[in-house]
Amino acid sequence: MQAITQDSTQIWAGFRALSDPLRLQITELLRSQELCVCELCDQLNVSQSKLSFHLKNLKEASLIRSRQEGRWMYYSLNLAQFVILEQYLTEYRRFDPILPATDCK
Amino acid sequence: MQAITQDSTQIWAGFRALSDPLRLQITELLRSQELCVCELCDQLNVSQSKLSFHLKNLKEASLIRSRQEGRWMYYSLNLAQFVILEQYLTEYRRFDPILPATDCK
DNA sequence: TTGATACATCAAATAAACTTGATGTATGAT
DNA sequence: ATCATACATCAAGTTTATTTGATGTATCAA
Repeated sequence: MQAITQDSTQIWAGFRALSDPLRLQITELLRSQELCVCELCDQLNVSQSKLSFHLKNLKEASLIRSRQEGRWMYYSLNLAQFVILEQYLTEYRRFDPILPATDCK
Repeated sequence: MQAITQDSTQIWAGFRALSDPLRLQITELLRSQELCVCELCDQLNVSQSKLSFHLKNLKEASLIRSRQEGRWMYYSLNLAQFVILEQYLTEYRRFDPILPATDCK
């Protein structure tokens, strides 16, 4: 069996961060550009504290970054982390699990 | 903004299924071959009902399939679903979010 | 037909994630 | 200095996920 070399926590934590519809909407909005919290609030029509919770969640998984400018906080994607998850999934394709099961006993 | 065409539920449900260390271990074991529940139990050293719970979870996300043979239940990956998630992530790379933020206000 | 094995499912308990409304902090405008 | 804005954080309540041990079901062997 070939080892998957990524730190496994990084992987499942990344997937966990992407496992929520609102957070997915956030990352989709950030695909095209950096946005500040108030703009995300507007576009997603959710409360500010709720949004803050989910942004923190994504940030802890390294999927987004933040940058402060005056009183605004701009969020953007951290593409590198998306690539790590993508590559983790790519590994699955390298095996063709056509091998028959070894007989169970 | 370009739409992401996948049914979004399928996506976040897939990520949710992969967002747990044990479930990730399961899929990693299944990468190389089909396995029955008892073998997974042995290799992962977890209780059978716990394993059953997590297998169900993965199956509901279409990430694995099952096949009965006598009293054994063999589980294997459903690669197609992995590819769907992988491609979803690939989309992120198509945007280079170098666009400056539109001024907030 | 009895008993053992392989597995699923269930109910109860626990733990983790999420939401809400309120409060705190920094910034910038007046 | 004072006030409003943009955001983070917190505590309490709610919802969802997970674990555990027990029970149920089908299959196979004797």
